[in-house]
Amino acid sequence: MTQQADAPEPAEPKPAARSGEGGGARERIFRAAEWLVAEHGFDGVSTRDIVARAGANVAAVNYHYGSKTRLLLEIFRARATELNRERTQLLRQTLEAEPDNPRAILRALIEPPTLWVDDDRRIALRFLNRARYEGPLEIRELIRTDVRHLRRFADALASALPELPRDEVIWRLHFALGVLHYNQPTDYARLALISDGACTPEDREALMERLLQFICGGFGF
Amino acid sequence: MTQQADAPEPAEPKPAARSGEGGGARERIFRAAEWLVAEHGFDGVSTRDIVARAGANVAAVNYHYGSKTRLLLEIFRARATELNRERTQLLRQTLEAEPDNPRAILRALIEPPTLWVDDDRRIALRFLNRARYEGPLEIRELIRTDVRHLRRFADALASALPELPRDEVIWRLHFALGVLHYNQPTDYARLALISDGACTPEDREALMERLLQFICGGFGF
DNA sequence: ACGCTGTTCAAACGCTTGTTTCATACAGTA
DNA sequence: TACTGTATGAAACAAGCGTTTGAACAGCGT
Repeated sequence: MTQQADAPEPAEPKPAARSGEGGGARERIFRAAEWLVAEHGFDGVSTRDIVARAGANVAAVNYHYGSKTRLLLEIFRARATELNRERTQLLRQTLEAEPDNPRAILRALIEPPTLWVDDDRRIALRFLNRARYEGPLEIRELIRTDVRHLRRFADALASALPELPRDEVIWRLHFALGVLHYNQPTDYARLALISDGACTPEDREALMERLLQFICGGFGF
Repeated sequence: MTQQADAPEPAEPKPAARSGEGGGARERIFRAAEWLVAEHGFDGVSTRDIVARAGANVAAVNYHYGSKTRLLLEIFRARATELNRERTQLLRQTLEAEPDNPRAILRALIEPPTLWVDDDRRIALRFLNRARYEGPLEIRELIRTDVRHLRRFADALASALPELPRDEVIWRLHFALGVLHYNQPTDYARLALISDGACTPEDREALMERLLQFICGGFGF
């Protein structure tokens, strides 16, 4: 009736689910979409795939989220915020304890995503990593322009490395992110192939140390 | 008539083009597809986009290449072969001149793709980089399994760094590729944003030195 | 002139996509 | 008990996709 060119925006999510499945349809769709995209990629998942896994109707995605893209954007925002909060918190702790230790600063950058691989946020991380390359324009634009969070690390590193020009710090931070992001989605089958099985998926703590050592070396300490 | 479930495979490409456009339709399609994919990504380019840019008919892609995927695969193969040949040649020269200089070996890995950005192979490089993440399954599988070329670099590095265990060499080579691949598709707008304009797209030689320095540092020398 | 061969073309095929429609079922409240 | 806003369902929508068809065309050797 009332032309709903705007967002549907149901006032409240939902008091309780109808069946014992696991949350309301809105939340089930959220999780189904996140899982499917993490598994099959942004371009390998259709609206119908999502609702099938969520046990919902095709119309549910547009009813609850307005569009498929907005659903994906909401997932991205939620997970990215979560990751950034963890990093920022770790960075703050680091700066209080030892503000001039660049290694500790870099560790705050690397640790959260590396350790997420082990727990139930493995899916969330995979989603985030895919978003960088495959995600819809709205998401990629968000990644490109929202750099507040990286700036914090750049600032911390610059003041811990006063002898290094700031642009040099940022170049190396950029390189460090390369190592990190390239390493994230790795399935390690290729690494094992090159190394004849010598490089196998190891303990995440060990991997993080390895990463950190390489990056610190790149920074020059 | 003769059921053509197999490839059409026209015996010879074509003696001459029909108009003064620039090569036969087959070649025009090749270049149009490469350019479009480099520009808009694998999932942002349709068969109709390709033939429109090539000045050909919709059926031409399937006539000349069998399918859209085979066209993309042929482009990938051609460009990847070209890149690998250049790297291998450079590596051979290096190993003859100074076989125990790991920096020179890494340079042979980094230099070709970094310098391609400047000349007309910029498009080819962009295509290759996209293929790694967005390409059809056939291409990504090829990237994953064909590691002969990386093995050569692993071998060279291992023998130049005898004190380093081979699996450690491969881990660091893996990290180095991360820096390289992450850096390739960068449009530098984001870097400029973080650095308030301090980090701008610079001379490619200078960028390569910067890359090389970071990677050598990561390796520990 | 003929047929043969490689190429182009407009049109259509079958399928999937994201989205919409409208009727219905369900709460909670008056 | 009726009313109201929320949620779900089956069905259909228009548009785009990769691919196929069958006819027309050019150039060529015989």
